Amino acid sequence: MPKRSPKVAEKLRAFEDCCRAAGFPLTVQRRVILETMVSRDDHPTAEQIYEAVQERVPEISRATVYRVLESLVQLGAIGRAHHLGTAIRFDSNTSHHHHMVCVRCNRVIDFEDTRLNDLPLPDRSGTGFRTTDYSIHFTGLCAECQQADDTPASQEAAK
Amino acid sequence: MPKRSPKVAEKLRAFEDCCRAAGFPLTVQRRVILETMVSRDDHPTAEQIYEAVQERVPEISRATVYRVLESLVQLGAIGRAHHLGTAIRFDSNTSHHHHMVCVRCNRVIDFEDTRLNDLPLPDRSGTGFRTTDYSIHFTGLCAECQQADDTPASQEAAK
DNA sequence: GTCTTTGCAAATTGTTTGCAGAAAT
DNA sequence: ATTTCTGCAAACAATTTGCAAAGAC
Repeated sequence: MPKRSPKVAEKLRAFEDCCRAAGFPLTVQRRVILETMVSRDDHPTAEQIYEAVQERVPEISRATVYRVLESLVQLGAIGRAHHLGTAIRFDSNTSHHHHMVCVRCNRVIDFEDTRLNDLPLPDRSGTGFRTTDYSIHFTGLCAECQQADDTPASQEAAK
Repeated sequence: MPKRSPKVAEKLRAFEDCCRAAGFPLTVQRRVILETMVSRDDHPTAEQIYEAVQERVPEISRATVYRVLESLVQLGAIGRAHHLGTAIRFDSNTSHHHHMVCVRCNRVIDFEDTRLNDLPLPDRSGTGFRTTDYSIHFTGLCAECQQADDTPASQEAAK
């Protein structure tokens, strides 16, 4: 029986409300996976969550972990560390620039703005991390995906 | 025979110098893959490069595409759109924050700084992209990986 | 001639799906 | 009772590796 920090307990309670509001049945798998996620801040992979959760729910399957993590993202209870899809994306632009990332179609568009050139970097003394560069991911919807949202057909599908 | 823009031609020439300097044999596969990368700005996957390159080098194999793309990254001729590794990483922190990403071990550490809270967003009128949020990836080396660089063993390996 | 790269095929790793039984409301 | 979820197994997708032959220098 893991000791829950007040913060974790609060997140879990909020999640239960959220599930009820969305009509999602509350399963032990969902609870345990969310609790595992919320009690760590190391941006784990699905496999890492699977391993951690197995200690408390040994019969759980990988498929469930993948499905639950996805539903937690849908519910807004957790996020993804990036939105570029499952394949590595290469970039021919080697100069300092940023990206607009469509969260629907994973399209990536280069973006540059000199006002973004001298942001304050993380202080190395805190974490020991030595920053050499940075790149901003602006997330949102590309023109095409916005248009798709506005067509009657998808209004139908989205209702 | 595709027409090369002056910019592409220049990149190719610089790449040849770079290969010679690094002692990398110049193969047609490397040339064609780099030229394909440099002539597009859509952040393609290895598979997309494979398909594109096949039109000019039909016998090419996927493994070569993967290997060449990797070596182009090593040489600095291209980059990756992110540095989080091949598996999806989930994030329990749902508030506005940023990430320090170690390019060696893919560790991700949360970072927050109120000075980064109101950056200028991409202008929607230009590309039609509607930005809803953003997150900065600070890339560099975490404390542990810096230390690994400083040990005699790796000095040896890196010479 | 020597050393690295390439192509092929097979192995890994990461993710998704179909379906019958189990659990939640 | 109804609806959604879970576990299993198999499919699929993305990436990596071993090895013999081919190519670059």
